Amino acid sequence: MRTAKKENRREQILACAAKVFAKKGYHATSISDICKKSDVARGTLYLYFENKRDIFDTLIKNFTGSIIQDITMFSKDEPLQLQFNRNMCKMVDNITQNKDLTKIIVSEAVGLDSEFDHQLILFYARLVEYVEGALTMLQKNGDISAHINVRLLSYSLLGTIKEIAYQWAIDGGNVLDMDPLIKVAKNFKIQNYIAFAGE
Amino acid sequence: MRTAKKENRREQILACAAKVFAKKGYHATSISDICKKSDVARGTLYLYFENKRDIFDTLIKNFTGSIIQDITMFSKDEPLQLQFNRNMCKMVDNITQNKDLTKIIVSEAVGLDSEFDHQLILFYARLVEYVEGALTMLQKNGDISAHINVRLLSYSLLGTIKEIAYQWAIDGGNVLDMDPLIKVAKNFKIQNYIAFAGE
Amino acid sequence: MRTAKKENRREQILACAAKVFAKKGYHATSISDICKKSDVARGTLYLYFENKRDIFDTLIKNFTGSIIQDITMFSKDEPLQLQFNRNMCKMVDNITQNKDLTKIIVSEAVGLDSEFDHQLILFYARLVEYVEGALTMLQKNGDISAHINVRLLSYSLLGTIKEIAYQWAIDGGNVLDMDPLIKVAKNFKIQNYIAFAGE
Amino acid sequence: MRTAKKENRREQILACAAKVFAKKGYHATSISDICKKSDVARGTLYLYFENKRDIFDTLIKNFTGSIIQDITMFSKDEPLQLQFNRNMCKMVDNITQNKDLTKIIVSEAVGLDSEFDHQLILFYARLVEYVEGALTMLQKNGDISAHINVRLLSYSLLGTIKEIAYQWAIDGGNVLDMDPLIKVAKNFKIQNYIAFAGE
DNA sequence: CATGAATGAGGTTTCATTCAT
DNA sequence: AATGAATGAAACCTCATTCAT
Repeated sequence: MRTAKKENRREQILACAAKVFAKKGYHATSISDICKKSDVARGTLYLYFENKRDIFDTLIKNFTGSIIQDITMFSKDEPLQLQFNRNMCKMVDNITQNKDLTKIIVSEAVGLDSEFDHQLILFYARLVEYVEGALTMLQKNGDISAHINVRLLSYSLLGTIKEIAYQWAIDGGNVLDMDPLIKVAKNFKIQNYIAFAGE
Repeated sequence: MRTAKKENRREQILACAAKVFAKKGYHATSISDICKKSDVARGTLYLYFENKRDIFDTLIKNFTGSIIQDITMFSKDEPLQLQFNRNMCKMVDNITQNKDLTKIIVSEAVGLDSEFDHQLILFYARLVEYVEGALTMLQKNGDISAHINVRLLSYSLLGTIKEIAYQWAIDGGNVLDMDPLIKVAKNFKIQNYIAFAGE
Repeated sequence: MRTAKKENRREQILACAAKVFAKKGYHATSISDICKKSDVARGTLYLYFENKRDIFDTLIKNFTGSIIQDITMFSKDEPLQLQFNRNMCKMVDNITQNKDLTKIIVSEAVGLDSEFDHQLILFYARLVEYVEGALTMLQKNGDISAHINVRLLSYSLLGTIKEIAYQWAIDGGNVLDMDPLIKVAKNFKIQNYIAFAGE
Repeated sequence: MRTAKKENRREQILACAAKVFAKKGYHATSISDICKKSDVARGTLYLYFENKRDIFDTLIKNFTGSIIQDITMFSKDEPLQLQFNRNMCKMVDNITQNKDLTKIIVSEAVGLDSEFDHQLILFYARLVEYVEGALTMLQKNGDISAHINVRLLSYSLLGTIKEIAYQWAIDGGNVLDMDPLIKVAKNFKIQNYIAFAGE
């Protein structure tokens, strides 16, 4: 494949690797698999990445990074609820537009202290931090009952999103579509979390 | 002496394997690791299990099996809500009493079509099925608004439990304790899902 | 080769490795080559040695170690010349009885600061140290002219032995035999170094 | 500009290669290393040399060739001793003025039948041949005792020179200087080889 | 029943060499 | 002439599994 343009190579390999990782999982994916899918020789791959781990890390870092970056911090000039919904929409957008990567991050939650966990744990920690911050503000305002355990509620919300994303990502036949989730994200009212599951 | 303990050997290996799998993850765990932890020779291990996968599968099957088995189907002789809460409590019990196994099932959610997914997917499918069944009944009774997407709500509930279990299982320092979750499970009102996060 | 006795395996591998290293040199020798020669599976070799380097190091360390150990330090109870000759004889013995290893240490004198040099340099340094010590004593006694540069003379002697050993070791057809050298070693008179080459 | 310097390119690469080979040894030196040092692209290098081996061979051939060429064959018009000393001086000159190349030829004495040995063995054989020729003449003249094993004496002399050159070449800190050797070479008396090490 | 030495398939990685630009 | 991205053969090493004792 001497014809492909240099600057594309890296992206090409990343895209193919994402597909293979999504399909087979990290461990079951061999460098050979990625090479075949990318139509690239083994040695070529090593020109762009240090090793298999590096490819995976790059994918994860790019994806989680862009999700985190799209989340805007709270400003006082706008209702909190509006900002929250906008951020949720962006995240749902990121997820729906990258099925492969979503599948990877919701499926490769390997054992703690193991290979990649650190990144993922950090990523989820940031999301929780964000949600918890928003909920705490609302609680201070009296919009959320003081009896609510804000930390647990944050986990609940994160778990909800992860689970739906997971079910969607592993759904080979596309039985589950993300439209309802998108609607929910738009109209989501924190104070009425139960409503989340409504249409 | 040794012969009388035959069945013990198997259990011993399983218990040790659970610990190692929980700590290192499936792939990073070698047969050697399990042998060392179990104080058993390599050949011996293969007298009790077909292969590494078999050990893992047995652990998962036992654990998910007992969780499923503890869930009693609905009878008409008792309020649905009561039955639901009892089942949730049993499940939370199972989880809190088996931290290693919990960690494994929430952490090894490898990619679809890969090695172990089938079991886990089936397990979660059954949980969803149960929850969805309950919610549907409630919806028919008019206890839940007809606008609610019951399937999404089920995923939300499952995701919530998984996430909290995950955070608890990977929490090395035991910062997070499960008591709030246990209380919630006992008093959980489906119709007021938001309350779940309260204390 | 499940029949070979455990304790022999290591020695068997070392002996075969010595032959292959002697024939092809370190770099041209692959683990495969050693396995074939030893009639041992690849994995088996790694039960006994960490890697190729470890095998080589072990060989060198054993051989140079035994040469050094056979050299007895000077005592005052015996004429220096006698002790010196005895040590030379032992060394020549060690060399002649281990053609493979001799070939390796005289042929693999790779570039400084590179992989194995340290050991070899240290080994030769010790030999020089020994010789220099003896010569210095003789010089103090007046047996060797004060004009002689003892350090250079030591190198000369070491170089002489190395070169003859080298020529013998690389001599496939055994044209050169070591008997003259053995005789020389026995009758060697330091003060009359020129005589060394006599019969 | 560039075209005029075509021949320079080759020399430039050779000089840089010598440095790298001397520092790292043949095997540890990669084509990349040589390219970096020479500030030349990989493909360019292959315009001037067939392969890595070719570069190395060229270096060795040039150096050993010039040493051999500088040795003048014996004429009857001049005392043998004088001619011998002049030749030794030339050789010592060649050595001292090319530390990199000297280091290479004394350090890369890889195993027989291996890659480059042939050249080196031939080179040393020629030196021995020359020395042996001279000694034999002297022996015929009665200048050297008939009891002397001329072949061994030749090896001894060659080994001496190689060893001193080796110690000098690998001596990073320049503790050992070649001046004594140069003096020795000038005043060297074969019949009094022992004196060689004097100052 | 129990052992653990031996196996070898299968993976990762390197690097001399080529060739389209 | 010069370039350097691409190649792929060949090496290393691991580890689940077997089997003679």
